[in-house]
Amino acid sequence: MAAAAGVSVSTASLAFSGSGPIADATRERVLAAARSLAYAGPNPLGRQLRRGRSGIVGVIMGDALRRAFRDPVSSQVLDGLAATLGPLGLGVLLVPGPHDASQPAVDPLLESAAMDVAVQMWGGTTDDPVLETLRRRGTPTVLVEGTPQPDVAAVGIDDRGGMAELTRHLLDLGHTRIATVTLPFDRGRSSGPADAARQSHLVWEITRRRLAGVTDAGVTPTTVYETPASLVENGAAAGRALLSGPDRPTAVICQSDLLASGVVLAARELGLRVPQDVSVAGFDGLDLAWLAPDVLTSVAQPLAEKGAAIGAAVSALLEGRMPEPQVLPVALRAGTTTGPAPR
Amino acid sequence: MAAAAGVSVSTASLAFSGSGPIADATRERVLAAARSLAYAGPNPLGRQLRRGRSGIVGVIMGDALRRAFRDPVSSQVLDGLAATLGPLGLGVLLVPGPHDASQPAVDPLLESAAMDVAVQMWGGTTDDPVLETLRRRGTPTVLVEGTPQPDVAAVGIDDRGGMAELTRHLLDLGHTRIATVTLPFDRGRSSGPADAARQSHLVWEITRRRLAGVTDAGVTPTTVYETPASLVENGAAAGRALLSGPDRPTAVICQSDLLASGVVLAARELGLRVPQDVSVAGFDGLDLAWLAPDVLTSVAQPLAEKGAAIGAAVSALLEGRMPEPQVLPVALRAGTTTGPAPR
DNA sequence: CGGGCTTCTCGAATCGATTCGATCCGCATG
DNA sequence: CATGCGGATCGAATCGATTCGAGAAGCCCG
Repeated sequence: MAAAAGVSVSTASLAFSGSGPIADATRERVLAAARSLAYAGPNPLGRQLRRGRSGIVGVIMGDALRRAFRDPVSSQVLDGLAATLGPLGLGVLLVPGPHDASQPAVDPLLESAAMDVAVQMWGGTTDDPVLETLRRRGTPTVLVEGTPQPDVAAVGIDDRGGMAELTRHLLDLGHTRIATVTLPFDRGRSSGPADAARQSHLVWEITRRRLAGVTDAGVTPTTVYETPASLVENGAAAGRALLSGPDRPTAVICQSDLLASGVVLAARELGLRVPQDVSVAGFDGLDLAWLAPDVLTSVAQPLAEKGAAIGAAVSALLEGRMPEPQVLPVALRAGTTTGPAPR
Repeated sequence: MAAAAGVSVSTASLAFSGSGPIADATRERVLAAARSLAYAGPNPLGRQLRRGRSGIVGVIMGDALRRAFRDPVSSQVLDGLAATLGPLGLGVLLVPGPHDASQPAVDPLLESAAMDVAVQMWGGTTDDPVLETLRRRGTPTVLVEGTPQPDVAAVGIDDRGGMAELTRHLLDLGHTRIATVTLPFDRGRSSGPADAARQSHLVWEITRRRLAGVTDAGVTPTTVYETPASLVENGAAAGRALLSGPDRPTAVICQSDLLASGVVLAARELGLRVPQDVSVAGFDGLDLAWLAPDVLTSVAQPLAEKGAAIGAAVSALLEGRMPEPQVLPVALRAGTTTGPAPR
């Protein structure tokens, strides 16, 4: 300890912390000594142990990091979160979520890393091994877009309501044959049309809710097409399958904008005009410049606010309070990719 | 401490660490007691203090997180890095880089967070305030794509050579009027054509090197167009400016694929055919499905390997070794967006 | 039956900062 | 001159795990 330098032990602490009664002259002396000894300031580890706080918020991505980051939704929420946490002196530790089914279900970091609070970015069913682990470790947790649970703080959006509104928008346009392209059902990540049996095994809450929104509006999709991830290429694959078969739907509702843009690309590829031949709608309200000249019809969710809401939940948990579940509003945003149903 | 439960103090440690001489019966007894007391295992903070290691690698994004994540290059490198670090028991702590010029140059986390090693993902000139801070704190650092410095480990790619090769490819196709769209020059983030005076103030190494590659091939760009960030919309803006003026270039070399795809979109928008009317080339070798049917001509860099190389450098630093500077190879990948110069 | 050896368990020190209470000093007041 | 008071500084305990060396118990063999 650099205290040997100037004079004392605990006084040095006062000198650095700034608070507490200390003569200016003494502080100066201590700081000068620290400089000359190339002492870089208090060791964070000591402080953390004493305080019982690490200042770290573990963010468990719902997926391999690579895929998670390719999803602008995660990225923008994460950015909003980091912006809220920064001023609180909290840092974001990335914890990989469930990998491929071959890997262990829980990343070793989740078992051993120091974190004051955890944020689970996706999924999170009741018996989720991730939540299981966090519960065992006693780490307060914020669950984003997951299955509501008593001991876990929740932040989400009104995706069910938004999806219903979007569906009614298409009904108003006269569409009757409506297909839907969904997010993954579970960690298994299969893809293709999902029959009733498969649909009854739908595990991930977010997928289920968005699907329920379509049903709420009174629509039974001609096809429920499951994808292994929310990426443009998965949407394109789904689009090719849906739009090249017989009984082509007149509208395709996608559970994310990336999937929807993939469907638009597939339609272009097949020589179909959007929206004259087929309407396509997404979810998230991303600003996809490269889809020009099309502007996706979508349900916009407030991404930065979502990050901020998560941040607020985190700080509530740090103060020992369990925050109220947050459900942020969404807004239908009509673009150029939906239009009247072809006759 | 849960040691009061079963029997002893230090024995409990042995029971959990698994190593060391301990009777199976005793271990069982301790673990059982831990379970019944809902003790969640050793507190990481204590372990970290004792070990003098936090197990945390701070990754300083060269930009606001939002922008950083919208860049697939950063994301994929980060993913490769996390994959390498995971098995070593190391976690990635996100540290926001320089924000807008209005914000403080250095994030508070950089000053106070516990990290064993830091990775600076971008930029990093000699007098970079980030490196300055890390140096003062004595944190070993890996600099990615930055200005070489004696006390900092370096990982980079041969972007200068790759750019030269790409430029020669265009020369072989008969192009003479070649413009170039660059990454930002500095934190200032201005945009527009950069004259000689402006070019002499180019601060960021990566931009400088890629520009130098063009010159190496013997080409003086008709215009050097500076952008504020490597995003599609910035490329589109640059493309509109370059392609709608008089003396339109016959080829545009972009310092990133996202910029290049923006230029392609701008060309489409202006009714120009790619590559018949104008050739466009990028850098990074991303897989941009949504640009279909075009496939971008680009210089591919090994993103996952780059992440792995950074991980290797990190673990070398943790062992007290200063790793050799790594320069990963790149490869020209011809797509459909470049072709013979129009006559 | 005792010496020597192995195997396990325990105490105590250590990592580094924070914090509470105690002490000490100088100055002012009765 | 003595007492009181306030401000500054210091000691010691504490956070929780790890680790080394010492000691104790049990066992084998002479």
